[in-house]
Amino acid sequence: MSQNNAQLLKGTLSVIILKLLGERERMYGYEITQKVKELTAGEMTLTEGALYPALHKLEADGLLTAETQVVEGRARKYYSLTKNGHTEAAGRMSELFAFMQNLQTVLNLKPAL
Amino acid sequence: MSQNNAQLLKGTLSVIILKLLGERERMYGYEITQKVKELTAGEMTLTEGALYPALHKLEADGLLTAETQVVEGRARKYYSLTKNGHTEAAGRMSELFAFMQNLQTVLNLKPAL
DNA sequence: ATTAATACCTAAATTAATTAGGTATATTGT
DNA sequence: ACAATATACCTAATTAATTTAGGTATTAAT
Repeated sequence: MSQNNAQLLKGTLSVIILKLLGERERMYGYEITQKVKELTAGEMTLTEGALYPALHKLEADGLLTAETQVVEGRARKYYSLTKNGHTEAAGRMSELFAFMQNLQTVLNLKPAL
Repeated sequence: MSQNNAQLLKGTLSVIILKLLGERERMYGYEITQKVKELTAGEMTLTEGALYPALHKLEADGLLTAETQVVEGRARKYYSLTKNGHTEAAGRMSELFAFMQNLQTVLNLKPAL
């Protein structure tokens, strides 16, 4: 995803998708890549080869629903969180937060609890 | 590694090893697993199937040196950072820090830069 | 006309980590 | 004495996420 931090992002992609969608009505894939790029001033880049399969998996798992719509001659596939998706988004965010706290402790970036 | 956050840890294992060794003269594998468990009150657990191959790779990459020593009848393999290891440890920590900053921004955990 | 941007997609290969073993010694409990 | 737990190392097969490297198609810009 990003240039060198590539593998740090492993495991965070689905959380990013769920969280971004949790804050908006709906988004389409390409929009997600642009939003992440914009928010990080180009430092974090989602690859399409990772993003689209991840979206399809979240949809298959019942966390997202999709509807295709043609805008300005191009087909966009809009995704939204399902009810389960909202629940799961919150749960995944808590887990990620707890993980980051632990990581910061181990890496001595903040005092031990 | 941890129970559910398992895949969040992907990509962070080698940074954890380098950072822990950067703060100490030397450590052996089992000691690293115990130190991480201790620091996180058991919330983060390194599996041996991930740890030992990671140590071997870091050694093969010239970032660690190892020497085996028998203590209380058991063989311990102590690892230390090489000069390159110290440099790399610092670089990887910067990358991880930058990544975590970006992740926090994307996940709306802190105001955008 | 060509290139860049928008917008979707997939299949093969890579890679990290899990799972599930294995060996061996020391300590603790029964 | 025996079993279980803790210490301490290891690896091979499998799984799963991502990269790499394509593909299609439309619109906008040069």
